[in-house]
Amino acid sequence: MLERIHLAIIREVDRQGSLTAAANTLCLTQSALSHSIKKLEQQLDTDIWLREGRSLRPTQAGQYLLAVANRVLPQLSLAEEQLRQFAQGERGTLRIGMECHPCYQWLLKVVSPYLEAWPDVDVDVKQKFQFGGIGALFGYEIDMLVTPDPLYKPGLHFEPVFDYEQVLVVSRHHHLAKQSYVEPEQLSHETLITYPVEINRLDIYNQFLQPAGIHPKSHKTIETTDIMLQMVASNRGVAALPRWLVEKYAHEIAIAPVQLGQRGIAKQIFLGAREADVNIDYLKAFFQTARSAPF
Amino acid sequence: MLERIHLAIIREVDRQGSLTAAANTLCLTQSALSHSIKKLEQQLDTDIWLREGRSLRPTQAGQYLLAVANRVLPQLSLAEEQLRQFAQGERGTLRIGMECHPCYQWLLKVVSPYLEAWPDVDVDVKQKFQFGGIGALFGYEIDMLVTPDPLYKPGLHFEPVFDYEQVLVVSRHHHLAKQSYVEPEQLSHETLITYPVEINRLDIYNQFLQPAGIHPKSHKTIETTDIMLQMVASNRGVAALPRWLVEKYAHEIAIAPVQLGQRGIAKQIFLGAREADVNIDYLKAFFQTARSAPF
DNA sequence: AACAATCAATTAATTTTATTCATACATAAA
DNA sequence: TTTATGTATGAATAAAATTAATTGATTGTT
Repeated sequence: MLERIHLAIIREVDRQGSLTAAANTLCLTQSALSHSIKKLEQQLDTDIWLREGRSLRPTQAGQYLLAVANRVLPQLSLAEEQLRQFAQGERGTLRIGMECHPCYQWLLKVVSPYLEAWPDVDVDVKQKFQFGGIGALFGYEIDMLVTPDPLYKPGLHFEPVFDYEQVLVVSRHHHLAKQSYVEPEQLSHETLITYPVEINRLDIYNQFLQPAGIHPKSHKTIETTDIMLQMVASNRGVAALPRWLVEKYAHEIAIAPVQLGQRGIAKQIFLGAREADVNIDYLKAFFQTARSAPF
Repeated sequence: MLERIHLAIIREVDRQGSLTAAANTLCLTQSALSHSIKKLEQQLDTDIWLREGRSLRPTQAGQYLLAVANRVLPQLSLAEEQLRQFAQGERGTLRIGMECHPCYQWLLKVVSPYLEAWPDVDVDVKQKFQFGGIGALFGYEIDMLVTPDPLYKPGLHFEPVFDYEQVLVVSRHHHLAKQSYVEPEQLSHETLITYPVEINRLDIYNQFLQPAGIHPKSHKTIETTDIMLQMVASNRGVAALPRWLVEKYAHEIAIAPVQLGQRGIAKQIFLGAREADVNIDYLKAFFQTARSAPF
């Protein structure tokens, strides 16, 4: 039978490079691991490593088991962690994933009243997922997803929690700053500064520039909002961000929001979770807190 | 440590209703299970069942562990099965999921040349998923999904494999049978027969009737294609199906296809898989076989 | 109310399994 | 060569899981 220890050994040998090193981190002897795996190999009737000299190279079966280990072991650790929290009377950890940069600013405002209302629930925020936010939900990496891009599929529950307007941000001294709105053409001589994501995922691109067939003069990417806004303020380029975010910073930094197009660009942020979980009280409460967030 | 046996016991007690019965199916004694779980409870410092008289009712922790068991145990069994197949020189089993009724007819035509080309790969077709096709892909229930409804998300790879036209099917003696196409209004006095799925997922509804604000006189659902066509032939109603499917049956059953609207309804079937898997040779080959299918 | 049947818990004995120790063997580097 | 470092193996040992036998509790039946 394939046991947890086998997966642990396989994962650790992959990480450490040798049985001996793996044995140390697992607090066992090299001999113990060798015996364990040998027995498993006999049961499965297939080798897990090719023994080349004194190094171990995983066979096809070994590679497959490594993938299984990397997938399954975290699920078991998570289960133990959850149970530990149950035992201590805590409610658990709400693991929130985020797929968009402005979501982070919004989330901060929601998390703080939530933590007050639910003192025995911890909140953990993750931003990188191997298989994207949806995959992270399905794979139990996270329990909740904040995204501009919902997915109405069986097994998942999404609801909009926050409407905002995406606007152009320019320096307060920029010639566009006084206009009530900009047309796509007016950006063809501007430098566009965005977060480092696929260009197709940027609203200003696929909802504004792309339909008009316009390209900005150049395109720079910057990780952090603060630096991005500093760049905009010093007239190195223009950016597209939520209006509320721009207004929040406008006191400190010399920037101004400008509506994108005659109608503006309306956006929504959605909160999603596994359908099976939406009745867990502390999760349900997060939806409520999110809906009644102060915006 | 939470071990496989613990999860197996918890799942089996849930299924069988008692420790004694679970012990039998697990080929152990009731005492063994009792000891195992008791030890686990001590380690986790939480009860798994409430002992009420002589019956066991899962606690919150128990319910949580049951969910973990139902999720994790199949992954381990699958891994063992895969390894067994590796060991025997077989390539494995390609587990294909399907989300649409006409896909099945199409799939049959693809599977047969594939099985010939890959004699050491088995194909298994599943049609019901707890969390939908996407969830089944992410949850390793299936390796490949046939769907009219692709999802371009990180972690998944989709490609179109088959274009077809969705047409109205009527009895050969029906007054619409001679028309070159039908307008939505002409269906307002017809009985519409469909597969038993959500009405919003039906193309004839959301792409044809809905936009025109038309409702059919009545709506019946039928599971099987053959019976559905028999019903249509005997003038009990009209249906919407792929043109190629209608033409295939038209020799045996007195039915006729009619184009939906002036432009017709164009449809595509997509094949999807986990990105991590698309380089597995026998999986890649299925994509190729599918693309070059005889349509 | 008494009785049999059913089920889980417990203790002690036993069996099985995992682990270590000591050592052999193989390889790469000095 | 020699040395250092790695894995494999057999026998001994420690640890663990499992069983057998029994108790106590509960449920259903007569």
